[in-house]
Amino acid sequence: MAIDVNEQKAAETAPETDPESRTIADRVCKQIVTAIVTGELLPGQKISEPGLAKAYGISRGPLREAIRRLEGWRLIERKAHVGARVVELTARELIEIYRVREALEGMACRLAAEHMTDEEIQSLKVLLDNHELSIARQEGRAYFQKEGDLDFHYRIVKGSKNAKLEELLGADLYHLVRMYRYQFSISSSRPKRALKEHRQIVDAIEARDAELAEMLMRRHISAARQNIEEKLNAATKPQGTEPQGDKNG
Amino acid sequence: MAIDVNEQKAAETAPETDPESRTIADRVCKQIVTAIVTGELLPGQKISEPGLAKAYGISRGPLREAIRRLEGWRLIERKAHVGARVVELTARELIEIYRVREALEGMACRLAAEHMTDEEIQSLKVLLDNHELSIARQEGRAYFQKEGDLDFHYRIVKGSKNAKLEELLGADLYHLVRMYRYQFSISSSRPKRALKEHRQIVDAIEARDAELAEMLMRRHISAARQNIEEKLNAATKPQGTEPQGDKNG
DNA sequence: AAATCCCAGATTGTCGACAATGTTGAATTG
DNA sequence: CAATTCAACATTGTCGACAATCTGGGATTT
Repeated sequence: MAIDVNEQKAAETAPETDPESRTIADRVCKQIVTAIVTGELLPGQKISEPGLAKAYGISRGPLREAIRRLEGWRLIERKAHVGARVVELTARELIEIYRVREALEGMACRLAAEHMTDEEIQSLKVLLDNHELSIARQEGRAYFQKEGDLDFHYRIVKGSKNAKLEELLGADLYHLVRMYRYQFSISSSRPKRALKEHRQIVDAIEARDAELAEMLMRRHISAARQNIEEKLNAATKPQGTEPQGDKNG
Repeated sequence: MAIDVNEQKAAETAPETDPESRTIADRVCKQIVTAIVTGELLPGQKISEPGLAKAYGISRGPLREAIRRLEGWRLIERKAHVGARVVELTARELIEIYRVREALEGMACRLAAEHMTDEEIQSLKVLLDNHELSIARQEGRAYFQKEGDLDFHYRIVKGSKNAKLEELLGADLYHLVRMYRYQFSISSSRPKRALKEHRQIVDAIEARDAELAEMLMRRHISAARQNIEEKLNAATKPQGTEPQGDKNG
């Protein structure tokens, strides 16, 4: 949400000076990303060019260009002469993404331990303190936990000082992760444990122990993956262990 | 040039049946990728829409859509109202890409050790035998070594059975790696050693030792990265150790 | 002479219209 | 009545034209 607010704010205060949205195609591209991530456009839903063009009040030309770019980002799939659809995230693909995150963020964490400035590390600690506070106050319901979690991860990615890593995780994966979280409304489910793991990771970075930092991050993401796998298995096969379920449920 | 020939051939034999290139935008998109990878379009070169459109004999509409998709793939950068340019690969970015490859292909190798079929492993061995033959015959000059190397790596990526991994490496990174290799004409420089490392990797996969397979692949790519770093340092700072160079050079 | 300003040319961005293709549903036939 | 055919419709793909913006060179000013 913070993103949307910023965007609208920028649009209000300086409608034409935002360097990123100077063309209709760029603006609509961002709008569609937001619509997909927030569930306004559902996975698998067909994207009607005349419909969306009319909805956004633009012509089909810029809209098609925006779609083509989103196709490059793999947020949209297109078949010739048939149409474009929002990508559908199967459970299998979500697991695959977590494998990729484990690899990429593990590396990012290793590099962050080498390249993060002391100031950035201190700022990370403050962020975790805030997380701890909101957890203690119970105010961190799903939403804040989710965005806060991504915030933590993204700061480490930026701390790696590796632009390519940042591109791949930022543009290609986090959109999908957020889309999935909206879709299935999965929260981190163990905020205290996640926070503890986050603190361990920061400690390793502060100690400049790249090896350990990578290992801890990989374990952290791997645990999240296993957690999701369990939930998915429980959701898709609820008749496995429980014979038939009790009637009074 | 070879690109045009291939394309015309395909157009003659099966004009409309290629499922990937049924629209002009898709076809031109592939053409541009090939042009970039082969150095026909040089890094940093401006892409003139009227010029390219006339060269390909199409209108600007599909061309712009192709450019937008390539923008999503990060092969092209665009500034509003200024134009599109082929991405420029700095030495720093190339090193960054190798860090990403180390992470992603390490994971791919781990998963390949778990999921590759016995047939795929045997096929990989045959591939390495062929590589050994061509190295022994000295016939494997730069081109074959380069493509052969990528072939080996891509097979392992496919063996991971992780589509997301395959997407990221195939679409986003290998194009850049190939472009760079054409640009700087860097060969693997140590084909025998690389082949030996490849064999060790396959052995680990065959033994289904995922841990070892990942470690070996990471070492393999890390060594390639260090090799490139040395070459770049030697190329950009030739006055460091050698004072001024001899005049009779 | 150097710097600034301004305008003409070229390029990019956007739009509406037309052509090509896919889809749907009704009419026809076995 | 079910299956098939075909035609009308809707959607996607492509094109040419116009508007908005940037760039480069020449005239003017200090």
